[in-house]
Amino acid sequence: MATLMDVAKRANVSKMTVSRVINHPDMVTNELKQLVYQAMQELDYHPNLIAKALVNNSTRIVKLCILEDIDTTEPYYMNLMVGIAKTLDLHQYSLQLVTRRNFDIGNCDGYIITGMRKGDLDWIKKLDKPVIMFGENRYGLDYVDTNNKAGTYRMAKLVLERGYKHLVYIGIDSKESFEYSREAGFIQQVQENQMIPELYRFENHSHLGEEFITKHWDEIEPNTAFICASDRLAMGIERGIARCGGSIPNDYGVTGFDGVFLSQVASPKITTVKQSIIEMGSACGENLLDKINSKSAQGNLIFEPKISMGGTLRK
Amino acid sequence: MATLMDVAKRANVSKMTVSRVINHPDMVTNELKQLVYQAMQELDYHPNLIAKALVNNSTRIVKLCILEDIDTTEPYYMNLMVGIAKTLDLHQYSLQLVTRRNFDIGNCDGYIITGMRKGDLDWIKKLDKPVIMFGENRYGLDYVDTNNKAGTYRMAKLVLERGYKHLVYIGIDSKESFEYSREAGFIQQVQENQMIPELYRFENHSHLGEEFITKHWDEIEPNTAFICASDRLAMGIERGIARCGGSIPNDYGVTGFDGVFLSQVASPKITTVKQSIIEMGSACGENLLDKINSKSAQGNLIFEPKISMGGTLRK
DNA sequence: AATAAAACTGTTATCGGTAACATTTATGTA
DNA sequence: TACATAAATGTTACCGATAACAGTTTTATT
Repeated sequence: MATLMDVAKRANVSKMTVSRVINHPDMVTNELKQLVYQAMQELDYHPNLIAKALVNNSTRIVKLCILEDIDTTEPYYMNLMVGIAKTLDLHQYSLQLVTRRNFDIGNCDGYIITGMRKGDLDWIKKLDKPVIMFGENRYGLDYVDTNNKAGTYRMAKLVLERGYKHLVYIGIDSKESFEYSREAGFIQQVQENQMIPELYRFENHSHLGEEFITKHWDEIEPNTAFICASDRLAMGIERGIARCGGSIPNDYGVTGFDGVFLSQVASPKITTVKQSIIEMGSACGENLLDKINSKSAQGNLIFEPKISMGGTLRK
Repeated sequence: MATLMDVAKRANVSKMTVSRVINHPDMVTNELKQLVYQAMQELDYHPNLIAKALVNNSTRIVKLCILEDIDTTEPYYMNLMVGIAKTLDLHQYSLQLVTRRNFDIGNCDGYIITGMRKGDLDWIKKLDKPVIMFGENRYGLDYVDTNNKAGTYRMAKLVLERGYKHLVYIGIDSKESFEYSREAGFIQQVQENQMIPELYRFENHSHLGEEFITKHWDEIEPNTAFICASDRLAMGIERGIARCGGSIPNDYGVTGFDGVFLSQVASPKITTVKQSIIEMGSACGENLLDKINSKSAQGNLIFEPKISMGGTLRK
């Protein structure tokens, strides 16, 4: 690999001039700049980022902290990582995946944190490197997320347009911000239509949705649609209805939230609020790098979700 | 952060002695070693890996190249990454996730490659850094994988023990090595029982399994078990049977392969050949690091799969 | 006790860059 | 023309570690 020195020699200038051409090009005459550019090209010069990191006292590492239990986690984290990695690679940063346990091993230049709980607020606020959260929070930490409220709000609207007369919300039984937002979107849409909201909450497991349906099947009238807070729950609801002999989408509608993987393998495919996780991951990375290089960059980035059409709502 | 120099001063020795205590402790007297250890502890010294990397001309980065299209990929890659990251973190290496496109951006010390196709052999052989493949191959590249053949062999055996009289193998329609191995395991078990193997192959999508069942339902006798090459296909088969009114596990058995995510969300849960991907990922990382530090380490690492009991086989 | 060999510790140069200061060259003004 | 000032380039020291060599102390041998 060619070094600064090699380029300098070939261009007949000092190392410093080459360094300047790269970092402060306006301080070098065009004449020399040309020489240097040419030498760089001829030698296929690429700066050594390790050396750079040493002088800057940086690591070029960004840690992605997944605070939830990864074993049981939704596959969408994969997409998140791909999105983040894409951006970081572009800027020659690398991504280190850490969990609660190995969180503080090794240094880094910044953090992306997801799956935070209330108790984590303390140590997160104490971090002395830039941080961005993935997933909305109400503690004032900058975050990237889908517009959760708009997602359920619009989905509920669509469901009504398709003629379903009863709407039931199946939520996730957790106190996280995103869940409140999704509920709020549903409630607002329902109330705007002079209906009374009906909500249930379960842990995020498909079989709980399935059980709910089979247990209460005789109380569930046809023409009901279930707006679920996750594809997992939607999948369970769908299966429950199928098992009880209900007809989807004619008599019953089901919608999910996520659109990463499960909605695709269900049958029929689930109509869902699709988050573009890869894109959000990229934005997350971009935002963090801006912070690291102290280009302002603060506040939240909120992505508008799209509705992905499956076969669980009638035309 | 304390540096070598700080430690040296406090211990009243030279930088070099401190460095030796860390890297060649047998060249230093116990007396000095004690002093240095104490100083290191008092100052909470951690070596600066960037500086180390600079002298060693290394990057402390390992690239994970996922050559398949990640968007549509199985969630088990997530587990793979977690496993790899776990090991790498322990050794203070970091993982860079790359795809076909951004493959050669930036330097690294070694590669873990998965999802390789035949056409990739050329450039992979040309890489000048240690490489380990995830997933078996027959080109002589070192790999880590599950014992695919043993997986289906043992699963077929179990199915026979449970009294199913007809075995049907549902494979993945691809020319990859792992698929051949899984087929071979099935065929061997069946032949050992003087039965004639029956195989079908589809692309790895659940709905194709479902279609197959619904189309051929009247030809399928009760007491048949389907040994599938993936949980995805198994899920489709299961759904097809349910839709046609067949009873699982009493009249029909279904088994999968993977055991990472889908087998859990299916209903009933799929009895499947479970690969411990996290563990395999760790081994993959360990192996690569050994290669990087040229501690021999060659050959393949083959993990024995376990059968994970779900509800798709009768007792 | 004198001297060679072995064991230990310190000094210097280096990895590939960059900041701060020093020097040279160009430009403007009286 | 002389001198102050600005602009362009070069020198040196440093980031935090390590290898290679130099110097010192200890131990062994005669």
